[in-house]
Order: sequence, then structure tokens, then C-alpha cells
Amino acid sequence: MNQALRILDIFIKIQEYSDVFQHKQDGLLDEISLTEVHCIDCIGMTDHPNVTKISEQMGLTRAGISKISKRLLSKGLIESYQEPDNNKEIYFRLTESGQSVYDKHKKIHNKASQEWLTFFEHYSDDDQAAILRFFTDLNDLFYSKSADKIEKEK
Amino acid sequence: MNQALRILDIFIKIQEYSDVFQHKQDGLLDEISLTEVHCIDCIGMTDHPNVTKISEQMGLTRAGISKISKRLLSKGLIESYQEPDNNKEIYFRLTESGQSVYDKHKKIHNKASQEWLTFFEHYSDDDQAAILRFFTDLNDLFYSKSADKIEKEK
DNA sequence: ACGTTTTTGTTAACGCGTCAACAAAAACAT
DNA sequence: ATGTTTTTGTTGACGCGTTAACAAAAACGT
Repeated sequence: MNQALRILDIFIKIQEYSDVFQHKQDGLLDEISLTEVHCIDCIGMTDHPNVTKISEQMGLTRAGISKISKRLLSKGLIESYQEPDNNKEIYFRLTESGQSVYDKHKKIHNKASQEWLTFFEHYSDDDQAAILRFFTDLNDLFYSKSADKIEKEK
Repeated sequence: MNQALRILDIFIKIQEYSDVFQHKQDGLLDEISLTEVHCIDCIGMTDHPNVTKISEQMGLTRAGISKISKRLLSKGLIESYQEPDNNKEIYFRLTESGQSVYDKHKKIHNKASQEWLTFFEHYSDDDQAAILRFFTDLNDLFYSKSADKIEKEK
């Protein structure tokens, strides 16, 4: 992934978590939590998503995803299915209403991306380069620290 | 507050929340949660801190602070007192062990600030200016959005 | 083929903070 | 002074996600 896009991604996440109201405006988060929307997003994007895969992608525990998926099932936003050759793994797919949530979220997401890019393009090329480098360095710094952490936990 | 310091402050917070391990390394967070440490910090810095004041400063509910203060009391990190002219408000102060946590946290905080400044100073003046402006703009953007939000909630 | 190990999903107990409802004290109004 | 309103702190019910323990299925080793 391009580094500029990576930074964009970070900011979208910040925006999503701090500006929950943006979703609220669209009436998306009235009955569904932000985590549930992210889970729907993950299910919509993943091939044969099961509890384990989703938990890895979302950085939550399997137990957590197990409960979230139960909520989504009871809300009729997803449904589960299995493959004939595997009796253990349980996969999920979006229902029609789940797909609608998915689409709305994607639309909001794209709108935020666009706003962000517009915001960023107001800076000169030199400024953009400086900002990008700063975030890249920062990312590396955090990454190396995380690596340290993992190292120590072993 | 200076804008550079403001940005520093934002990053310290990010660092604190994402790099909990940094506290763990110092054995600070083994028995105390990060929120509890912040509460101790708040009590240590505030004059006559009571549940209401602390909740306002920390952005948590009174109910939350009420419970956190009970935990801190039971851990012997803070103690409560009242003033003779007021039978309603209950204030807190740090015990000796609470003060020790406060000092350790401040030390870690200062260290993080110093690291951050060092990191930042590696950039040229022009780059620093660009980065600062970027964050200032971002801050303004978020602030105006929040203002919109408050407006709509009325 | 069969015993062992790993993977997968679920559940109960827990910790954390919120919300709503409440009682007691304080502040206010007249 | 007295009745009303506001402030303050607490509690119970709740939602959310984690940890730990578990059973069932799959994968592995020989």
C-alpha cells in the first residue's frame, strides 16, 4: 500500500472513531454499533470469513467476534453457512440489509477519503513531502517499538 | 498553550494509549489501570479535587469517577477528606504510595515528551513549519466539526 | 487406522465505564 | 424562614470486549 494511502487510512480511522456523529447523521449508527459496522465491512470484504479470520483482521479476540456475530445474526444483517467438506468452520455472508449497511458505510468512507485528499492537496508539494515523511518516520518508530514489545514478550 | 506543545500533547496521549507497554516496563501498570493513573495524575494536579471536578477534567462521567475513586481508595493510593464548611463535597488527596505513582507517571511522561521533541527536532525548520501548520489546520478542522456537532445537538 | 496435537467456536465470569434513578446537601427565590 | 431548584455523589442495570476453560472437529505423526 502506498504510504500516502496508509496515512489516509490512519486518519480515516481517527475520523471514524472521533466523529461518530458523521455516521449518526446518516442514521447508520442508531441501531448498530461502530464495531458492528466494521465487522460487517470485514465480512463484506473477506472471502469465506469465519470467527477466526475476522478476529485477526479486526484485532479483536475470537470470543468477541463470536458475540458480535451473534448480535449481527439476531439483527438479520448477516447469515451463516458452512462448506460440505468442513464441519467445524462457520462462515458468514451479508444479508440484503447487511449489504445495505455495508454500502452506506463504504459511501461515507469514500466521502471521508475524498475530503481528506482535498484537504491534503491544499498544501504545496514540498509541504506534502515533509508531512508524508514525518508520518512515515512516525510509523517506522511505532513499528519498531511494537517489534521490541513482541520481542520482549517472547 | 503553544501550538507545538499542543501537538506534543496529542502525541503523548496517543503514545500513552498505544504504548501501554512503556508503563508496563516500569512496573507501573501491573496493579493499576491507565485510567487510574490518569485519575491519580488529575488528583495530584488539581486543587480540592472532587468527583465532579475530576470527571470534567478527564471527560468521564461522575458515576465512572465515583467508582474509580473507590478502587483507588481500596488500593490505598488516595484518601478522602472534607472541609468543615461543606458536608456534601468530598475531596481527595494522594497518599504516599499514590504520590509515588504520580511521580513515576510524571517521569515517564517527561521522558516521552523529551523523546518526542528530539524526534521532531530532526526536521529542518521548513519541514517543522509545514508539519505544525498541518496539525494546526487539522485541529481547527476537528474543532469546527465538533462545534457543528454541538450545534446540532441543541 | 489410531492416538495426540492443534484449531475453531462458544460460554461464564470478569473489568470497565455509561446511563438512569436516587437521596442528601447546598443554593436559590421570595 | 421556607419551599423549590440545583448540585453532588452513589448505586444497579446494562453494553462491550477480554480472559480462561471447554467440547467438537480437523490436522498431524507414526
